[in-house]
Amino acid sequence: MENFQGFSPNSSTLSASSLSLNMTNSLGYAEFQGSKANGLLGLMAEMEVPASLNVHNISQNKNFPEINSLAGTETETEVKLGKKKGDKKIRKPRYAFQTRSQVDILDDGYRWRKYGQKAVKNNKFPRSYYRCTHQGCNVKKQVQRLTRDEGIVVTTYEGMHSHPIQKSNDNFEHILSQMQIYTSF
DNA sequence: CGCATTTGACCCGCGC
DNA sequence: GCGCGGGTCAAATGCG
Repeated sequence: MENFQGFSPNSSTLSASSLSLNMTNSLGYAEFQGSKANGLLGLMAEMEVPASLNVHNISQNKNFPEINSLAGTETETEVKLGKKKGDKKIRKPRYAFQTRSQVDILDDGYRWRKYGQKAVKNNKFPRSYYRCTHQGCNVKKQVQRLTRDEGIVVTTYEGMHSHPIQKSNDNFEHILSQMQIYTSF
């Protein structure tokens, strides 16, 4: 399953923090559509905003309404049966980017444990839910493939890692993909 | 044997 | 209130 073509930054040491530098929610999404980079087709960030309006906006402007279903999230990992209520509507920042890849397993150097998989409406492909296995690290991510373009994989990160990557980074393609990304900007 | 994945059940928010 | 869609849990299973 290691069919790497010229373009398939199947991995990328993109940590969420690197994306969050100067990304605001009101970013020009049209730009992303127009400029199709090598591997990264688009990405978007979501900050602590009332998600409903924001998402609506996206779905109107975007050419990919499928991504709309990625909206709305919980906050902390306090996921225990019915608790945690007095909080505001603060949503955790989420960062989604689409990648053109044949495989869904985009290894970004962290260790993930799959904890769920659900079918998505209007989508033939299921969505997979992963959680970072590092203790105390509650970073989650979900991977979804578009029906419209099965060559595109949407990865949504939630939270930020507060620990170093624990994988042997000696993968050559890994380094290559980084070079591609930095070159394209 | 320890850890990751699978998979159905459960839970919750929301719209009708 | 109920049904639906989406997110998570957890027991069983698989794998190195």
